[in-house]
Amino acid sequence: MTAVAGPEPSEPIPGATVARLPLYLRGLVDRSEAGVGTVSSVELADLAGVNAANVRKDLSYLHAHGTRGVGYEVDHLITEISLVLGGDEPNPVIIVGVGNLGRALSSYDGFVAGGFPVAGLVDADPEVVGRRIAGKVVRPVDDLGALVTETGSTVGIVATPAHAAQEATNRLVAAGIRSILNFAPAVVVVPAPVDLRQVDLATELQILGYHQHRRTDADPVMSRVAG
Amino acid sequence: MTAVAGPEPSEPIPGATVARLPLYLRGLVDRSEAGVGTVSSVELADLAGVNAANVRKDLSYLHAHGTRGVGYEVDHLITEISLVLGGDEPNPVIIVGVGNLGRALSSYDGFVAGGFPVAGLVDADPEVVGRRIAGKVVRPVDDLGALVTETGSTVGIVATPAHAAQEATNRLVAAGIRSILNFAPAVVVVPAPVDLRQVDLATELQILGYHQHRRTDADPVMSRVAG
DNA sequence: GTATGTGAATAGATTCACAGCT
DNA sequence: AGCTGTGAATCTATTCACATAC
Repeated sequence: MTAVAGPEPSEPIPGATVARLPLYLRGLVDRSEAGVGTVSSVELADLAGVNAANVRKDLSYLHAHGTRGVGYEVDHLITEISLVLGGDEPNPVIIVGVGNLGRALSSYDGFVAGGFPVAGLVDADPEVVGRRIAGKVVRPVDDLGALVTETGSTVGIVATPAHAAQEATNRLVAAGIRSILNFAPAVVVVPAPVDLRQVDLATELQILGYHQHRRTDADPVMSRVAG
Repeated sequence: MTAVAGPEPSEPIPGATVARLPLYLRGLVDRSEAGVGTVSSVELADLAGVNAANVRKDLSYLHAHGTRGVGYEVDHLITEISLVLGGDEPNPVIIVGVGNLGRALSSYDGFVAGGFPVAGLVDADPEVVGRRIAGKVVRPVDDLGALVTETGSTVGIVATPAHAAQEATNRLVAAGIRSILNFAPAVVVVPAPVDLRQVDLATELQILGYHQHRRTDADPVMSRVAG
């Protein structure tokens, strides 16, 4: 009855775990560069700022086994996590919208280091099109399809104003992009197979605001002077 | 036995709810400007991209009541949510590190609109100190304490390179800041009463990478051509 | 009829605690 | 002795479903 075939579909990894893998990876790379051969779950937990049991459970989802009494082999673990996070091939990125934020993202070192080189820039404003930013010439939005094909891009970043975010997203989807990171402060919708993540800068501050407000409510003196 | 005193400590609101409040607020402001007087939980859910029951439960934590058969009063709800998210007074922000990202954040419109005006800029690099960015003169890190006092800042943004993030955070804490938003790709630790949030740009892409990888694994044709 | 408010059900994530391996 | 791997317990969050109010 139980039909089995193909090269292991490999059960999905919980979202919370996936979100922590890049943190582990960063910590592991750091340790590897320091010449360390193995890490315990406690050390790795420290590096990533989480609980050790959590680390062990997370790694168990990857079937990345350690050795009891010793820990996890650093380089091996780096390979395993890198593989899970999109293989080894780089994923070129197109940025739509090169205002202040788009320009900053264009030259953000962390992207290329993480395997996401910025391969193309696009903007709707004719004033901006043609300019050279971070070594790339800004192209018109109508070139999106061509640009995706030329560069083999797989990921899109939306860094437009809020009112243009849905349109930018639609164009990325139409161009075949299936992974989108939206920085515009707007809710955008995407068709089913597209994966969308939202990074909302002002919202992050407002969340901090809630706790701040609570703190100062509880202890009014705190609002004025540092302890 | 049950000691009761003071102006209602008001039970804490679940973190997941707090994180959605800014989304509701944005949607509500939009409706208000469109002249709409009431919204249903279904409409608000659409605006925020969440489930309607979720909206209702979230609002119930605020004790923000709607009227059955009608919905929620838009302007009233705006007031309620704004109040929960840090009152009405603006929270001035200090940005530490004015590289590409720090500069972009310095002139990010969403901050001031959300009640978080950028009140000061600080950098460790003497080359950068003294320059004028987004209308503000960049000051040396040693001025942090003075700057916080002068401006009444309550929130700090860390936009330094990874290796300087912990030091920057320490200095903000020492200057009396209790709410910190960290953009540096590094895990930083803070003492207990300080509230820290992390925005990790490269990590967001890597999370997208996981799903992308899974998709293309499952259907190798997808990796090359758009459907 | 329409839409809220909420208890109950479900799902997801974290943490504990300990057996089992090296 | 030390550290992994994991079942069980706990905590948090989401969703359902419906009684209740307008």
